[in-house]
Amino acid sequence: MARQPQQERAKATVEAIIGAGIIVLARDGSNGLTTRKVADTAGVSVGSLYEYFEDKKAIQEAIIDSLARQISDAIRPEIKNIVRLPMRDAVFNILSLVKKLLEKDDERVLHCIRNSMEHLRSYPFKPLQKVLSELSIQYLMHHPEIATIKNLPTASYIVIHGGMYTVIHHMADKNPPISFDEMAGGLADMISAYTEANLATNP
Amino acid sequence: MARQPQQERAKATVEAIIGAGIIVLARDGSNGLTTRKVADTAGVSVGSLYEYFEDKKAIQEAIIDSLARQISDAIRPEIKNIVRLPMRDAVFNILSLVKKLLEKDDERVLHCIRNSMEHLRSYPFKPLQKVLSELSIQYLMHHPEIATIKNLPTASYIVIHGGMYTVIHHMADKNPPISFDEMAGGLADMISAYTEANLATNP
DNA sequence: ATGCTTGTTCGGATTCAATTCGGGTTTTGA
DNA sequence: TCAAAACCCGAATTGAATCCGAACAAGCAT
Repeated sequence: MARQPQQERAKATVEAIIGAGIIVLARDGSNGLTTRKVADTAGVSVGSLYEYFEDKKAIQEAIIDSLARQISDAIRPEIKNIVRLPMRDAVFNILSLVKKLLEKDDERVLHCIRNSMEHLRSYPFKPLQKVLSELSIQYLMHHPEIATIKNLPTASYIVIHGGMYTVIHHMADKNPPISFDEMAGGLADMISAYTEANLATNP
Repeated sequence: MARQPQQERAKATVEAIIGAGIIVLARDGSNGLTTRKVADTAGVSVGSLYEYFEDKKAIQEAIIDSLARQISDAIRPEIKNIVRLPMRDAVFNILSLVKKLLEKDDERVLHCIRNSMEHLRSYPFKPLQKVLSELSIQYLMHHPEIATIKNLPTASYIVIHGGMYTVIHHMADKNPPISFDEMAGGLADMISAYTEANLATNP
């Protein structure tokens, strides 16, 4: 019944399971992600998986959550630099940062995301959304003039979701019609164009 | 080995399978989409599924393809009206049209899309992309000035993907923080702001 | 330390869905 | 008319997810 790990040993087991899941997912794809392989790779028995995870889907979600957390933890310390930049540069920088993160570790994270695109159910990137919200707030404090934009909540909804999906879709695409930098630049242009258009109307 | 249906009877069988798939997917979700249920609902035997489909994934893809085709077939006749509109209205209208389509038939299409988010992310959604391309070309012919926009391919990539996924994500969200019309309006504003910003630099 | 309780792990047994296969039925076309 | 091709069936196979009860380890009181 998906208990919570209490002893150190058990916490290590959970870590091992998630770590093994990342390895298997990156290597064998989401169809190759079987309970047996995860258990073997983690050095535990299949039954142990079910001590801490309701079912396989829960394991997949924990894997994605772990990856998203890795990314957001890496973004957070950069917030204080990004908020100083003009909008266009801020967007571009953040996207470059994400790209760099996805590519390190032998592109393991990128592979995981590519491989699990299809089988992800709920919105997998809560931690990422969280850090982006934090960033938005910080940015707003450094650039109070953008608070005058009409429908700021709507705009940020679109920017965050549309932007995130565009990036994810682009990274998942084995041979995309445009380069990453083109896409990042385009997104940055579009967002800053909207921002400035809506500031301009301010008397 | 996934033969092609040749006789009328067989074509009807394939239709029945896809139709049943849509019903089951809308009702039971993508986890509830089993070969047995589809076969029963279609009134054929499980073995028959494999006459025309390589495996279950092929059936899922056929279902999505059928849905995408329904939507794109409904959009196509509207193209000639939409191309006359200014950018902002064009985007908003198209989104309203999509919304209307998703909601009819007891929201069956919407349910299917919600239930198969994961496949939608990976599936190219070809028919829809095709009709959007047609629309873009027609629109360009009616508004030749927008051909001067820098990086038109990049811009359309972002608009199509970012827009499509934002809409899908919004529809899939059981209680979204902003209304559909707010989202549609915001997207329309953003796209037209970008368009105009990049036209303005034209001497 | 010793026995007791609870957390943890194991791996075979069970369940369940996808896929296959051999054989029957209908349609085609020569 | 009669083979051959197309079509359809559903029980049997297969393999992965999940469950379960016994064995093992850790914490804790006496």
